[in-house]
Amino acid sequence: MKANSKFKRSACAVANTLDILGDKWTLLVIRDLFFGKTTYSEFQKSPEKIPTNILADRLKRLESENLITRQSYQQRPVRYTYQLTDKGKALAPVLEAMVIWGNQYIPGTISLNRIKKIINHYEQKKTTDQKPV
Amino acid sequence: MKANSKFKRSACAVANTLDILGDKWTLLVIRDLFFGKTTYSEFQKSPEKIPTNILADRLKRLESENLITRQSYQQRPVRYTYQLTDKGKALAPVLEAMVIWGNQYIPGTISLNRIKKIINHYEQKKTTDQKPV
DNA sequence: AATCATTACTTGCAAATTGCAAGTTAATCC
DNA sequence: GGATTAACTTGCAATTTGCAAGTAATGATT
Repeated sequence: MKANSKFKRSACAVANTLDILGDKWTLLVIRDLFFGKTTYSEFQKSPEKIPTNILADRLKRLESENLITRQSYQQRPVRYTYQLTDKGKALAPVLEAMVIWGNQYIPGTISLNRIKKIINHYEQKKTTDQKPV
Repeated sequence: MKANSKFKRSACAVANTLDILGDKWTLLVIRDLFFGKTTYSEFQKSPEKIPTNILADRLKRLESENLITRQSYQQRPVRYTYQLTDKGKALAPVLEAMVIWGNQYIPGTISLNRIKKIINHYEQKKTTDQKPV
């Protein structure tokens, strides 16, 4: 375990931000939190199919960086929800900038609203009447 | 080599953007390009001290993704400069959002202007009169 | 002329991280 | 009582990273 080590590569804000969320998965979990997902199993159902050990690791790191909090929402058996802190919510402009850039320069990418619909669609395995996405 | 593979984890703009720049180094190279650095050795001199094999790899990837172009600026011996394309320059809002977030939430990080001064300071090993950063 | 320095890399290899599959624990549903 | 769900953990192979050293081409220095 080396997460939350206070060593800085430099004083640059970009470098330090990348030390927290510079990988392929962290911002996707944060995206899901913005979309209203709160539980471990909900994160797993997203279309990118994050590996379960990576998800567990990222949730721990995000918590240790105070980007999210973990709360149990029931006992017997104990189950948890995750929520963005103010620090986590403040990442909205970063995500927005990425979406705008992706939509403009990567063919085949779609807007956040459409993604949100698709993600919710993935969620609703149990409902009977599904509208096409 | 698997760079530039067209496989998409999902249609989400965030996921696809992260497939291009979701690591600890790529955006630092792009930051340096925004600061006016153009050559391999200049990138190496930045305070984060990117490993040379990683730098070579990232420059290749950035070129294959059309975020930068490579041009030789002299023969005998042949030397190269790298420059941002429009697609690369369009990442400015992503960097800006990261800087704002970092400055607000990570203690000890400094503004882009101050970083730029420090980076230029690192550059000028050869000049005689150095002002304190 | 030989050595030193610079630029732009490549190569080798150990260490760390990732990704896939399977297993675990606890409790509820049918 | 067997299946299912939630929230993880564990094992392990494959990939990626990071450090150090090496290389090629050329110009500058002693």
